Amino acid sequence: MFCEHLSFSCLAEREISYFKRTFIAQVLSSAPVIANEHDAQAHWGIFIYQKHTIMRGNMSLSTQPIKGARDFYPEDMRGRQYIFNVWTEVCELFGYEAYDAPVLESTDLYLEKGSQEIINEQTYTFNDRGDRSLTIRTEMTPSVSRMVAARRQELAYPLRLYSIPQCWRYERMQRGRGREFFQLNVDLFGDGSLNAEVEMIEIADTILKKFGAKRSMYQIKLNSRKLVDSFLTSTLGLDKTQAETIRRLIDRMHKMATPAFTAQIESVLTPTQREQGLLDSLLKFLTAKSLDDLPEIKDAVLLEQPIRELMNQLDDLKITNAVFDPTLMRGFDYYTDIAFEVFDTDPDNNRSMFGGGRYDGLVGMFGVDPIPTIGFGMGDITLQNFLDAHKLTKEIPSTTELYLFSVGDTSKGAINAARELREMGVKVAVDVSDRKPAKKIKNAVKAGIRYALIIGEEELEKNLFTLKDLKAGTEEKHGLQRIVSIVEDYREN
RNA sequence: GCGGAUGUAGCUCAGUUGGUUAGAGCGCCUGGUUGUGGUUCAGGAGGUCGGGGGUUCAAUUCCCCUCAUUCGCCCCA
Repeated sequence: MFCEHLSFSCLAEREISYFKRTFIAQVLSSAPVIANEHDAQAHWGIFIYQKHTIMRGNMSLSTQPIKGARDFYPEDMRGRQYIFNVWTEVCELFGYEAYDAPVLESTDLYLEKGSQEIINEQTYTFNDRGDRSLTIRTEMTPSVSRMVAARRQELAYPLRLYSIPQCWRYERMQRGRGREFFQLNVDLFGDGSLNAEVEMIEIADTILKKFGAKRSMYQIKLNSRKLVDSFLTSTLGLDKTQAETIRRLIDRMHKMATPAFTAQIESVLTPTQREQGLLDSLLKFLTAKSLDDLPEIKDAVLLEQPIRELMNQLDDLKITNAVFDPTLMRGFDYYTDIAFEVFDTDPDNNRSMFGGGRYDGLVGMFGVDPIPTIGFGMGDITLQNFLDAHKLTKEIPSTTELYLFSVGDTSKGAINAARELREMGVKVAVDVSDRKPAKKIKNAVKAGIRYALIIGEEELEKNLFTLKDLKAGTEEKHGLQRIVSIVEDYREN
């Protein structure tokens, strides 16, 4: 039969459609036994199925990274590197030192402070070959607390640490949230004074400025966990469970309609408490735009003083976009006092970017004396969204500074010149293939390389090489020394 | 876990009231130019129209299921 004469390989892809008609016509005319259109179609189906099964066997492996994770090609890596560099630079400017910890931690470490639900549903957790339950880190704070607790006595305080760990969370995907991300973690151990708060916020602010952000682009919201807790329990007289429930409600307040919110609050209160008008007091507290708007609070002076002082100090630093917001909760259970969160003011990206706060109790969970601690974390994806929304991204050139290539039969000379340049510290990629010069220049441009150096016979003779500035489009002949200094000038800027 | 949207070339997308060999732009490759890129011209490669099933003489198109992607909700360390 017709199809027996055909091997799949002899069939050009683009001929399939044409071939289909011919195939069916052939089947119809040459095989009287199955001489109807329907059966011929069926034969075609089998034919195609076999072909595709073979194809699938060869190319079933997906080239996509796993869901929620990213590949970093060189152009992506440059952007990532730029962000990391700014983070590193600012942290080190404030005297913070880099550290790292394992990507895998004992699941217990996260169970201590997080809920079982988060572990079950939002982490990558598995048993290793020794049947230990391990979790891929979802954040750095537990790890760094563990490290500090382990050397509680010998570390020098105040201890300033930063790290840029890759973290994994098994999330439902949505804008600005993948399953894998990098997060700058800045932590200051052993300083219980307000100076620590100021320093944290100043670092965060400096980082954003370094990325070119203006103060109008973001807002820093501040709150005190102590103030809220004291208000709920001492002033309103709620019990622990009620306070906990209401705190969670406040956290979600802005996502709910006001009537729904008040109804839920009321359902938490006892009839007596409702009669006492606790709801009104609570609402007055939550809608306060500044400390002066707050209703009467027990020990108000003591509780409000740190926030006032912090606001004043930030004001002195010209950090004018900080505001007090009594509804700021930041879900964490481990925050103990001041918490802050930075919001993007762009209407298209109006969301929380990052935040942090004081968590004095965490180190103490390892059975050593607690250490006053404050820190914040900043994710690379949300930051990237912020930079995109405010058009703060820039084109980042390749780390390769010079694309050196031969023209004509000059490979040896070209390779030697490249070696010489490298000895003088220039980052050189060399191309001695026999592709056309136009092609080589195109490659250099595509790779984002600033300079091309052309080595032909004439150049080798005179020891003067053609240096092409691919960005400016200019071209000059120079000796190697001069070329090195030109590249160095470029590197400075 | 719930809801919406989208799956057609490497990318961004057209298209088909169901009917010859499924298109465009960009990108890629080759050549005009055996020493010069972002210009131009000519040519070329690249498609199981996400997958499976149904209706039909005929489905990329209509119906059902499924998978994937994505946005939102929940959650958010």
